[in-house]
Amino acid sequence: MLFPMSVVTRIAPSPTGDPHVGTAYIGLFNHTLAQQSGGRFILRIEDTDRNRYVPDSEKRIFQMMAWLGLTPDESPLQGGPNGPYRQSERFSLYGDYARQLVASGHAYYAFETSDELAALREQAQQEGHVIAIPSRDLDPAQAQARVDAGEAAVIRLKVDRDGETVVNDLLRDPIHFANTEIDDKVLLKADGFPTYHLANVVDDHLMEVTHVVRAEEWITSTPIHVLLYRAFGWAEPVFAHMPLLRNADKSKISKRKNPTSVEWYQQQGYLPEAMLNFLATMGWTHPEGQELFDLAEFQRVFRLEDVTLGGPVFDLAKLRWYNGKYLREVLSEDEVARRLHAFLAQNKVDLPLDDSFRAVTRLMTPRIDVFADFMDKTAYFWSDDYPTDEKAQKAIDAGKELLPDLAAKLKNLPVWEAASIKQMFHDYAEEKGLKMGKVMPPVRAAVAGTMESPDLPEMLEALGRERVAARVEKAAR
RNA sequence: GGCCCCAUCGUCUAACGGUUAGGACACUACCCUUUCAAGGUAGCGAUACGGGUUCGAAUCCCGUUGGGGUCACCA
Repeated sequence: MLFPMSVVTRIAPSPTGDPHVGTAYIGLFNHTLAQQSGGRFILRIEDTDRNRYVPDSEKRIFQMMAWLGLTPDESPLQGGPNGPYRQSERFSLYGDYARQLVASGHAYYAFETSDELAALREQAQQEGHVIAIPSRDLDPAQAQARVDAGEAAVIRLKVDRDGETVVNDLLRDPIHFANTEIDDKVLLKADGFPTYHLANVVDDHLMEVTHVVRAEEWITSTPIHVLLYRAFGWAEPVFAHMPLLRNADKSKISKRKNPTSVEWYQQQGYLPEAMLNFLATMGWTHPEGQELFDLAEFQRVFRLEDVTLGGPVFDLAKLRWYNGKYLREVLSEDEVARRLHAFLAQNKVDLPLDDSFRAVTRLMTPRIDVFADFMDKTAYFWSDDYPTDEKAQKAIDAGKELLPDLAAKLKNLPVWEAASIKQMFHDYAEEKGLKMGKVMPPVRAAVAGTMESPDLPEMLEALGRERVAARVEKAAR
């Protein structure tokens, strides 16, 4: 299936908190779909709930998208022909559309208070049907008069009391909803702000969105949207509801059970490429079984209809593996060093981006999955003040009598390179009739304070002759 | 609870009526080896259950069970 016309997609996050990994997930597919057809990918901010509004949230959503390389074609930042892209700035639009529906008989003014609604809801619950709003049966002219007189009112969608509404979802069979199961949703709140349902449909239409690709949690409100499109006389877009990312217990992914803020992943030193690659495999697999692929490749082969519908568990272990793979096999050594350096700088670790840093990075890359692991495992490279753990101390004690010899030989080695250092160890082991497993450990323990460290000759080369000699001599005492 | 969606190894998934049900992560073992990793090899491990349809079902249909979502003047 290819979309012949150009596809216009969007994500519509609410600025209510941390930039969510689910937004990134949905963003990936929307961005890709638009790119594939040479269409447009819109980022619209749905900030109609003033109570939940978090001021810097919007900025952080932009940053997340930029970090991932999912830059929108139109957004509050970029602007575009269909702006403004913040619903709060489109405020005046929605009232007119809502009133248009009242005029055409598709919606009505409702005056119930929240207490009354609570009682009605409880009653409806007990009687086993959807809430019925008394205002629905008010005479339109009288209702209008009350509104004109200044009485507080909301505008509700007037849903037919019989028949059914069918939602066509690209990924599923048609979904049938009996209209009796759909309640008369509020479209315009008493404060004049639109609810999600109204604003979303109006904006998607005005912005010429052709494909609504969003999370599965929206399925049950889609019949309302379909009804709205019909009431306005607008063509409905293609709907595709993606599976919801899950916690290990299969519930909808949540802050309490998983890191859901993309900023957390940035702070841990995950690579955006790895994150994207991992996210792409949530509900989709590369047709050739390829595990590693970049955004361009994803765009080349992705087909919406191949998305699977089981709720994918967000497995941090697998994400870590992807990240390690990118570090080891995708990015160049130089690139890894540069990114690691930038990461450390952001964390107030000031190291020069020099050959020594690059050498340590090269040695450590196979030993870390994410950048956050780096400093913990490399303390002995940056300071002489590093801890010596129990195992290392035992190794030092066991080989103490060899250390003076070794210190001298290291000091006097003509060439300070891994190869010659290695040769020296070989020669010395042979001379003493010892195994390498006997001569190397005390030195390793002395210079690193831990047995968990890189190849010894290479590590010594990276450390430099002076530090090595000093540390070995110190341990020999 | 009503409505809706979903269902292959622990996890992500492949299979588009015919395969010893494949791969990846994780786990285990072995190899490599100066430690730890990385890498290599192997192992463990699944079609939720019950009925149909069919020569033949993981695949199609029905039911059951299980999981999830949703029932706001939040999105």
